[in-house]
Amino acid sequence: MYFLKNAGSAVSWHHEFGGLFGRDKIVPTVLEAMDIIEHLAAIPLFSGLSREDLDDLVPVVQYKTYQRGERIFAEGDEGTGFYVVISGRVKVYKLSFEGKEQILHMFEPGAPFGEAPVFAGKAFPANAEALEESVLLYFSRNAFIERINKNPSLSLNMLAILSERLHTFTRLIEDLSLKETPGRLAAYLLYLSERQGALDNLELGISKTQLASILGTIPETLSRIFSKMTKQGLIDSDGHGRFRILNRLMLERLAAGEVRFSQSGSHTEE
Amino acid sequence: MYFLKNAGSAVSWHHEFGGLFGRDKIVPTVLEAMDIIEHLAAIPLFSGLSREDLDDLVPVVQYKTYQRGERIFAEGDEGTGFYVVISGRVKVYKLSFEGKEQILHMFEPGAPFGEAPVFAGKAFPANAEALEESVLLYFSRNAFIERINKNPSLSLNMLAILSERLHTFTRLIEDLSLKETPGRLAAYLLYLSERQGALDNLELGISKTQLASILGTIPETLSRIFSKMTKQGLIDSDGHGRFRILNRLMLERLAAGEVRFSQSGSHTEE
DNA sequence: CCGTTCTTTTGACTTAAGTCAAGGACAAAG
DNA sequence: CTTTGTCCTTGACTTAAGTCAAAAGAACGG
Repeated sequence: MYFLKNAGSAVSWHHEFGGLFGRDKIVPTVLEAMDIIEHLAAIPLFSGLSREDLDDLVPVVQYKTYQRGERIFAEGDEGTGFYVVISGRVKVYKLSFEGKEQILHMFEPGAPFGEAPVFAGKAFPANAEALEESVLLYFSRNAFIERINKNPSLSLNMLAILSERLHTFTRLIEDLSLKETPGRLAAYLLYLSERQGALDNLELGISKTQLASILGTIPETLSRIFSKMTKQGLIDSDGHGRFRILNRLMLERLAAGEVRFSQSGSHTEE
Repeated sequence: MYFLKNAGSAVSWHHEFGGLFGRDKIVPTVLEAMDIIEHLAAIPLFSGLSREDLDDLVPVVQYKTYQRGERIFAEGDEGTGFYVVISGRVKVYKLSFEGKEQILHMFEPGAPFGEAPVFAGKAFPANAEALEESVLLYFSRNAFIERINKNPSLSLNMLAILSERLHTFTRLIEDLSLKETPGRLAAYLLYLSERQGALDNLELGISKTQLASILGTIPETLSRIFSKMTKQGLIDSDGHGRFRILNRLMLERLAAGEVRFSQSGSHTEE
């Protein structure tokens, strides 16, 4: 589903960065260069690149670190480069005039973001903010385009990533336009359970407020739907962000829009 | 805005194709090859390519013609290639379980569509249908990827197009999630008036039913909003798809979400 | 010209979801 | 242990927008 961008790499991402490189350090030391290469090699965007190709990228990247809640870029900022998450988590979102937030994407280690303006030559169309302390790699526009010119496999990787993202946006549009909120929540829960592999157990990993913003609704509405799903025996919660799917079939029918929530359910009415 | 994809080319696209090439013709004759090249040269995706590069593309393309209402591909079909509109018009859309339609994009001559599955290696995530008799150029996946490998400028063009499309999807998501229907209509009208250049006069060019599907609503709702806008003196209509903007400022404020429709307007109440 | 069909409009009604307000749970900070 | 702030929940209410039904217009083919 569209909700999270996971690198899917088994490589241990969570090194300690403490103090090794400061924010916006430009000239890498030899030690850092080795570190950078290790990071680059584990980024799907660079899969299939030779060791020399990676070496070639080292001088054009910078580490940047952001605190929880710190903004990375704002809508309208000029897109002079893009980022890859090394550690931490980043949300990309839009705000309405009244302040309602719609999360477009959450990015986890290994995932690039902010690339579109690099190729379209436009400003960032949305805002980005670190959800926790995060280390990012920054690639400046011009240097990266140069590398793409020389490396077809790099451009094909990038095309694949943008295509994949278009696909997730398509699903988000479909959900917002054609499904009701309970269906979107059901889809999200099923997606999480699949992604986490742990059969019918799953963990949100984010606050319900954030989840509401991902699903295109507000916390109050989400809360009501959660309690209704629980009452109807579709899911069960430990009260700490962990859930168990009790009626997968019904969740799937909800997610597909086959059933309306008000009518559906195992009628535990009294 | 996100609504229409226009090539922006001044080249006369509307040749007569009558009988010259049948559907799915594969081996081009010399005459057709010249014709193909002429078409290719006017497609933004191929801008900046040398004459030889274009020649090189000729053997991998096919013309296909579709009647009004004919389906080009369906959600779930394998994406073995992509299309470029030569003449006519194509909509790409999603359907809900109950049959409600959301148009993701309308494509006009010069615009490519269906490319994402080519690079992501997935099935088409939506349906495509010709809105009128249309001639398309079909590029098969493998042959095109080969060309990309050899031609960085081609891949950069494609990256720009995908990035641009991501941008339009971002706006669509924003609109669906953060704006109300009157705001979306206002934005669409402003977009049309800008695109058509004719100051405050504009022409829909599509049925209101289609427009409803673009805006993520249904014809009844759209109709009510149109009549309300007219009553409030924001717009004026000739009843045949042509409109005049009477209060641009208010439309802009509606589109930005600064004002709610129910409260706004030049209070022509009685 | 007439009947069929599609599009658009309008009215009466229902419903999903947002707003506003209050209170409870929980965690971090003093 | 109390205070403070954030997150979550719940209730009462409002509102935007969808449903259903009917009818008027416009478009099309014979």
